[in-house]
Amino acid sequence: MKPSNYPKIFKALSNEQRLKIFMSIYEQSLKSSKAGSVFPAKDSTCCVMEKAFTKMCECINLSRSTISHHFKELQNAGLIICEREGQMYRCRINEETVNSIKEFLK
Amino acid sequence: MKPSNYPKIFKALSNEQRLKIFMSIYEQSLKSSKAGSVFPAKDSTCCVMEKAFTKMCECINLSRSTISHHFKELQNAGLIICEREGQMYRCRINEETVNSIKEFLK
DNA sequence: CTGACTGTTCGATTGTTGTAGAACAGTATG
DNA sequence: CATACTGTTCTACAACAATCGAACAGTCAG
Repeated sequence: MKPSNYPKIFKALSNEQRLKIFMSIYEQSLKSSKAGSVFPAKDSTCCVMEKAFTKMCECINLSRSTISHHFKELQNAGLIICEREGQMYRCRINEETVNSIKEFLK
Repeated sequence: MKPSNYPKIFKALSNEQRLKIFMSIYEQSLKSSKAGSVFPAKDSTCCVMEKAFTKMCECINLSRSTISHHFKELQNAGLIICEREGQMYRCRINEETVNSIKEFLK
């Protein structure tokens, strides 16, 4: 990871809502080591992660378009990797970037 | 450290220039464990840290007022602690905040 | 094929940030 | 006490970010 990427990463995490979204995905990805199961069955335990965009709106109180925007920012910073497959929205943490955060100040 | 402080911390580090300033102070404070010696003698090795505000301008090419502003932001985020004592500008890392950064994603 | 859902893109609006310069206040030094 | 430095504060402005609603395109159940 180039040091020049840190500002970009921190900028992505500097917005409260975006940090919430990221943390949801991060925590979910800790629970399920299997990649791609971040938005899994309908009866998951996590308030945010059990629902995709539209339902996430109810939780963090933002419009769908805003949430879409935040997801794009997170992807842009290399923090998450998302892909749509039909109606399924697959989304996972980018381990490489997470590791470089852990390396920061080490 | 309350989780609510993370956005603030990351925002402070999301600006490239501000991150440079912070890293200079951080690295300097690793070298000299003695607090308060961040801007020490005139012949220190570190380009940025051997000089205070005005000379720092030459290194990172910003005006004094802008650098002052960035220092304030860093202080505001709890990342550094600064105090003036006559013409001496003492500045050190806030260990507590640094630790909470290290705790992030742990 | 229609209707009801996805998430996305666009445009507008409002708020925030990064920056410089001028005017300032404190402090050494001659 | 001038003058030449500190860093600070204020003001202004351009650039950027967060947000929404509307219009959109893909998908799937009936």
